[in-house]
Amino acid sequence: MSTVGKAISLLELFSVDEPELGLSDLARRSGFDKATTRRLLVALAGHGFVEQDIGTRHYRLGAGLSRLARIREARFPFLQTAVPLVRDLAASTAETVHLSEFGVDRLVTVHVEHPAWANRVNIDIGQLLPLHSTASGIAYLAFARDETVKACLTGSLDAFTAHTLIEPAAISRCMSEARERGYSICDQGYEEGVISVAAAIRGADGFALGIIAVAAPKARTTAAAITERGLAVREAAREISMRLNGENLQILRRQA
Amino acid sequence: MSTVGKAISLLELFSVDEPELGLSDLARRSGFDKATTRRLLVALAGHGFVEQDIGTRHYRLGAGLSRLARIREARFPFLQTAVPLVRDLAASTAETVHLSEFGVDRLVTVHVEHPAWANRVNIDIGQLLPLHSTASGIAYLAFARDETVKACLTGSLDAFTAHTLIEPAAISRCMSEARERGYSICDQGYEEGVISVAAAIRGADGFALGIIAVAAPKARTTAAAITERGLAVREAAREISMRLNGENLQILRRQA
DNA sequence: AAATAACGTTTCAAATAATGAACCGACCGC
DNA sequence: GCGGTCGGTTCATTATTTGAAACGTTATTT
Repeated sequence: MSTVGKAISLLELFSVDEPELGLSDLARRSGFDKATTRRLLVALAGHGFVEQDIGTRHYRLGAGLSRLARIREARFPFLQTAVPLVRDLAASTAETVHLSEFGVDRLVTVHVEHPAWANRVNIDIGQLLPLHSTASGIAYLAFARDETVKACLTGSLDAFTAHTLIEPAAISRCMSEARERGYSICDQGYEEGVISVAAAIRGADGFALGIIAVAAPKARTTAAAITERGLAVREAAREISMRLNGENLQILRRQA
Repeated sequence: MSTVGKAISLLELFSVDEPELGLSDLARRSGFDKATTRRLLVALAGHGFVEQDIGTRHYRLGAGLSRLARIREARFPFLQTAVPLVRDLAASTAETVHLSEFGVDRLVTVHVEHPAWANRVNIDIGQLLPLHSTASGIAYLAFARDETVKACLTGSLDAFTAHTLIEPAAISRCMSEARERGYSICDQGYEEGVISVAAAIRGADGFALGIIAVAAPKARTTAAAITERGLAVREAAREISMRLNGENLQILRRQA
């Protein structure tokens, strides 16, 4: 692995649940030597990608990341545009709604709204979702470039539950249905007892940029609720796409 | 420079004004060889820190950065908490209001609200501000750790305009005034014709975490307006600090 | 209170990964 | 068709990264 890759994989050890980690801990989890880990952290800290707590000496993600993320967001206001509609959808469905972007080969969860229920589907910001076994993933693939779809369906696919579809043909069928319907459904494909619907947020070129999804405990979800939520999530995705493409038409056209 | 540092300095070439850059361009600006630049970009792309436009082959900042920034923000909801108050302040002052965090040795602008005026102070998200010659910097230093202050005042300080204070003693005086007053004033210390007031957002330990500032063209700014804005920005900073420390008291205490 | 374990940090010879000049094919404007 | 620029690739040379060991400090255990 390249040195840069190592440094980034250190950053990826941080999560919402564990936002601060010590040197030895980072070394242990990354598998790098303590000295190596430290040198990487010092390099990262030199550019504000990590900060070190003065008291505990633990490391945490730094302001430099916020800076770059905001620069990205200024060019392409995905979060800014989508979050209000995610909120609305969370309010109207009273279930967990999450927003994801595509990154490398998975979906990256960038925003989540949780309902007040005690029994709810819990998703953390930053969580990575596989493409083939989540409603979000299927909705993305339904409007993704052929290369992306092919890259996803080649190689063996993990089965997370007994319900996970792992045959390319079955997944393709799901994608077609999602494309026609305007939203995808995934019944316990990633976690037992969770049922989700999702719809793709699309650019001016027609390809998916991100995903909005509603996830709920299957126990309290009727078939009628699924349809209702599906239509709502489809509508929300359409609205977000419209707002994005309306305001930034020229930029998005350039990408096409 | 470490390889990691080189990779990050590539990321830092992107800005709000130039959010997409080609390989040769990046190589030229960074001073690295084209082959080196590309290897670094490939490593970054492998983790979603940059993406490549399929059409133009240009690179842009990637979703992986948004992910990490959101994880950071989940732990320490600086933006989330502060942005509404930045908006309010922008509305009531009708001038540019910006929010910054401390990173490495400078301030990192993470949010900006611009007024409707054509003649206004323009600040981009991601812009880096020096500590010694901006209202924001002085307000930060006024409540920073001694090491930080010392590190800033040692070595030669750049004079950006004829008004820039560069003698440590004069800067210390500014800091003291800011500490007593509750807000700092910087009269054309960074750019000719711009006058700013700023106040520190502080953690439970009393040290500055970030800064909120109002910047305006000096031409239309009266002494009375400065005082009024100073009090408003002080109040906004106090409110943000309170909200941050109220909700996350246990976390912030731990840092103390 | 002493012993011990764990932590962050530094060092330096050995190992490995980064480097860059040259090269390739593709594309663009002339 | 031609010169220029682009993104991308190659490979011997070179410089950077690496990790075991050791140090001083700080918690934890005995």
